[in-house]
Amino acid sequence: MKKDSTRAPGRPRGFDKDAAIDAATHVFWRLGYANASLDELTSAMGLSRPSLYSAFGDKEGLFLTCLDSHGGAIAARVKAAAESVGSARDKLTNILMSALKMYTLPDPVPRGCLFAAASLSDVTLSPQLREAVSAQLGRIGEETAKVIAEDPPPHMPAESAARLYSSMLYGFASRARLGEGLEVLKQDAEAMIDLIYGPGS
Amino acid sequence: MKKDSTRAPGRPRGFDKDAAIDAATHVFWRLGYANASLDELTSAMGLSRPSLYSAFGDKEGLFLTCLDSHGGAIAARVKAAAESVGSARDKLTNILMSALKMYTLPDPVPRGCLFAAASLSDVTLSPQLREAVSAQLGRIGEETAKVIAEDPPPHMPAESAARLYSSMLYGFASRARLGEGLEVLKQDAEAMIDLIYGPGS
DNA sequence: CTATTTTTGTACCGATCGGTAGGGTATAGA
DNA sequence: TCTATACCCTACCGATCGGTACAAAAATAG
Repeated sequence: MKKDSTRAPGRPRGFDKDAAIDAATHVFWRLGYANASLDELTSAMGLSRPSLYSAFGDKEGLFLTCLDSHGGAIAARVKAAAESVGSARDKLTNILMSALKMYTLPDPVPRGCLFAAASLSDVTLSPQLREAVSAQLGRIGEETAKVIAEDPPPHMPAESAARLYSSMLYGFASRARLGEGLEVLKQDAEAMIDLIYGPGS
Repeated sequence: MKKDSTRAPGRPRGFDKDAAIDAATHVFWRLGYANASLDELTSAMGLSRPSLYSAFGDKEGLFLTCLDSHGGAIAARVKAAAESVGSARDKLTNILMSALKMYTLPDPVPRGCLFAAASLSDVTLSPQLREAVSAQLGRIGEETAKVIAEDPPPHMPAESAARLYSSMLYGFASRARLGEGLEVLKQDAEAMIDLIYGPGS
């Protein structure tokens, strides 16, 4: 991508692209891909349909952009937690709690996980979509797998633990979406950490 | 419900209602609620739109009927496993493997779990829908909770184990939908049983 | 047979969907 | 100021959506 530097021939864009992506991400997150209409999207993003088309090419293109942005943000958060000080167990707990908070944000209803929702419903619409969702999930999974691998749990291979951990996150996201409260989810998350690493402090 | 016995005033119905429900369930399962169009549904069910409307009242009514039918079938399967002979651990393993097989049926793509998909996406469309999905999941969860409660795992309360078990099923369903193979899921399922009940045979 | 009741098939409704054409508007360079 | 370029707004397109009106068809009751 070329840097703008001083060049900007033509009328400048009247909206912030990253902010628009964030707004669109929240709409997709709340409604899912298929149920998010262009009217709802443009209204939330603060731009008109042709502007959206010109900037992102397509509804699916916009969604792919959002998936990449959201996946990048989450992967960065996980990576930051991975590089902090503390035991692997503490890091995993931090990541888990951070995820649970995200799942249970009222907006106005708990939102669960964007990727989990997309993977379960909209993925049948296009192979490209499925690949994109898988790629983002893999990206996040790799970061958590690294954390687990640096201090493998006692009773099982690190890869199994990482997959179980990811599976559990899907489950928590689903339950959050159905209205399960943050407190119960936290208890269950701690119980799972105890299972993997043995009874803790 | 009154038995027909010899009475049937008017033209008789030209399709089998239960078979139609099954066919509709498979369409919803594959495409999700929102993405299942009436054309696709009527085509799979082998009846016309007015017949569908007359028999089920509504697209949402049809979906609710399918949810109830599917939930009943699964709950019955779980209950049968629960009443069979063997340890609680063996029963849980059987239930898990049966679920995994269902999640990975090619039809033509892995289907995951109808309730998990509905809970993550279509649930925002109507409060009634969310309640129905929650009710069916609760119904199934109760049966598995009974199995766990009859032989509580060593390291945690039975309720926590039951919730973790359910959460894990969501995760497996999601991963199956994304294309994860049955073998890997089976390994992970056994690893989870080992975690809950301790290393097994 | 006729009358009545229920289902079925065709053809259609208004609403909404994603996507776009065309003209007006704001900036940069000359 | 004049031209070129890129963006924004209004209004619209065809397609598809869920849902229905209406009449022909198929059964029972008399």
